[in-house]
Amino acid sequence: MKKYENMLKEHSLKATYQRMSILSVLDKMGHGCIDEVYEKVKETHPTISLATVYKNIITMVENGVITEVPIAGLKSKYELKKDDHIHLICTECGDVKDADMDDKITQDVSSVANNSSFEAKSSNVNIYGLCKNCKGA
Amino acid sequence: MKKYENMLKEHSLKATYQRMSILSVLDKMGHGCIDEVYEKVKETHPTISLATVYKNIITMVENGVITEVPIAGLKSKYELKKDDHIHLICTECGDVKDADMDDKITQDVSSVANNSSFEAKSSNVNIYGLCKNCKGA
DNA sequence: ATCCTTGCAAATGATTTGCAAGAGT
DNA sequence: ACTCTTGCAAATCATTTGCAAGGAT
Repeated sequence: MKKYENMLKEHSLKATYQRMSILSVLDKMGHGCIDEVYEKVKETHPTISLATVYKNIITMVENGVITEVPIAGLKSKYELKKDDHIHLICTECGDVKDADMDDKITQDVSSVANNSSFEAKSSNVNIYGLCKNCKGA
Repeated sequence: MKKYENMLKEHSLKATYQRMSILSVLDKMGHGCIDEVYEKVKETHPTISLATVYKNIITMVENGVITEVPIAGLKSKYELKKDDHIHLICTECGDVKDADMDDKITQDVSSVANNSSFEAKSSNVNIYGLCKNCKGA
């Protein structure tokens, strides 16, 4: 839990049990939408309210502790903030896996932005398709 | 309007005036969320209902006539279906511009998917930052 | 001690549904 | 003719808010 406490304090947020539980759940799940996080947190903290999950996820996104991952056709998922990377999103089961963004892509992306006089801050690459499991079925 | 009528018929959808108006509005706007489309369509078709816009956008996404563009922090926008490309999204004014996805990126993206035994169908690259206009302010 | 956060319940906002009348093929 | 679509109003679902009590620094 010390890990999550530090993440919060580094961003000048109070380290409440609720926030640390949300971070711990997201860390385990990888990616989760708001109700999934709420259900998981309730297992260890049954009195938490959905409104608290909403409020905290919003605050932690605003403060750069977690990141929103918007997905076509589904509710946004959230993940712990990390370097830009690629999301492999299964359109069958909704599972999301991370893949590293190699230097070539990073460079290409920034040159595309430069060519349009656009000042890039971050990027999000989503690939939609079928995951290993769902390909068979 | 013949253009939009064809787009619909090619996907076995009835060419109603409401659907063609939505397509025409999206074509002009480039990208629009549901209420923006609703407000624009009302200018030429004042009796259209919001529910109709919802229902049609959903049907046309399901049938591949238009595409959902999910955006962090904002409601999804929609655009006419076209080849995979890059979205430059201004976090200040919300404006979305398209940029071509060059062959390098396309190849890199597909090799990332292959390395993870993932069967890619489509991809979505969003770059967040400041557009030409908002950079100054 | 102070300010921020929590949980609750109520309020708002967004999206979906059921249905009778009308439009498209 | 037949089937799908429309517009309306109501229903549902998602998200936000106000506030008194409790927690973090």
